[in-house]
Amino acid sequence: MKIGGLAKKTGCKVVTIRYYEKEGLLPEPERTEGNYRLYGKNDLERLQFIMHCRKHGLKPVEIKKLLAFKDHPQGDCTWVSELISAHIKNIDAQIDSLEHLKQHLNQLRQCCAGGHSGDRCGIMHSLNSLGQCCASCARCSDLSATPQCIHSTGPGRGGA
Amino acid sequence: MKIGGLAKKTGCKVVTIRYYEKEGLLPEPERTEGNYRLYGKNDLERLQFIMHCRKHGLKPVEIKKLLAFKDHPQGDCTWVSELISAHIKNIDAQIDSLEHLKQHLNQLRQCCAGGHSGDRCGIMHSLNSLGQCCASCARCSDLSATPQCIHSTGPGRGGA
DNA sequence: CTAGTATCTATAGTCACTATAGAGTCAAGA
DNA sequence: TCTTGACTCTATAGTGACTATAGATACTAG
Repeated sequence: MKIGGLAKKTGCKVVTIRYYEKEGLLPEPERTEGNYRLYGKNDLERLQFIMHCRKHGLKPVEIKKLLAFKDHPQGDCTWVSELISAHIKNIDAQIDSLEHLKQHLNQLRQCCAGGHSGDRCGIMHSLNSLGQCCASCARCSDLSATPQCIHSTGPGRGGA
Repeated sequence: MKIGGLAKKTGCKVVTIRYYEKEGLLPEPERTEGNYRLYGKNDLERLQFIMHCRKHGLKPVEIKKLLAFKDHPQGDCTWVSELISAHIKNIDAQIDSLEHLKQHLNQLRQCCAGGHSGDRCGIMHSLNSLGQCCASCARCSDLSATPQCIHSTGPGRGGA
């Protein structure tokens, strides 16, 4: 199976497959005489494992560790469930942070329903001064806190 | 006020201030004889506006529009509240996506409590096959769906 | 033989910064 | 005056997880 076939079977883009190879997640495959990559059942399964991990939000570096464990399954697997637990904690924190943000955005939206000029817009004023919306919130009044993880449109990098 | 003073007053890093200038969010300030940047009250306010927007998860390109509107507040501000509304929708989708992910991670965690070798670890098996954890979920069984927005540690880019 | 598709490598771009290198400026103390 | 150290300057590269592009080569169908 050539790279296009593997891409079609898994739904992973061709470039991404090559990227995973470069990053060491996928092994360097055999080549045809014309230097085309050749994949087999093992590669397919490995890529699916990787994609499944990615769907769970695991990062390539974590996936690498899991793959190494998969290749050499000696020793205790307790760290795996710990990894997942840590990950859940991380997600919880993200959700919490987004909920908080949403609350403030809702308050912000209520500052103006539109129909004014810029200097009479309650939202603009609120953005100016941290005024009605955030002054009472310790978490929000610290401007130096790092911003949220926001992407252009839709959730994640392109919608779920 | 030099750049360090502005940084201290706002909690924004010096490099970030220069970055905002390069991106056109902050105007090029006056300079001292020794070529140091000199800031005034206007710059302070503008930077605070920017930081407040960032805290609300607005992206530089959106902030640029808001700043332009702030500079020339003619016309109707309705688009501002629409921008915030769209943003809230976006956040909602992200939260939804993360909740979904969390649910699956919880299921995944239940596949193994540790204490096994790798080839007997339920989590590893589940990652292999989409097995018990995800097979019944249409949303999850599509491997090609784009992954979530996950950062290394803590929420956002470094904690809330 | 030709046209079109698939693949190859290498490199640069994305975003919102962050980090580094190497040089210049300035204020305070010896 | 000299030195020390803090601050600032510019320019460039790095981050993560890909994505996009350019230009070359390989294969397939007609």
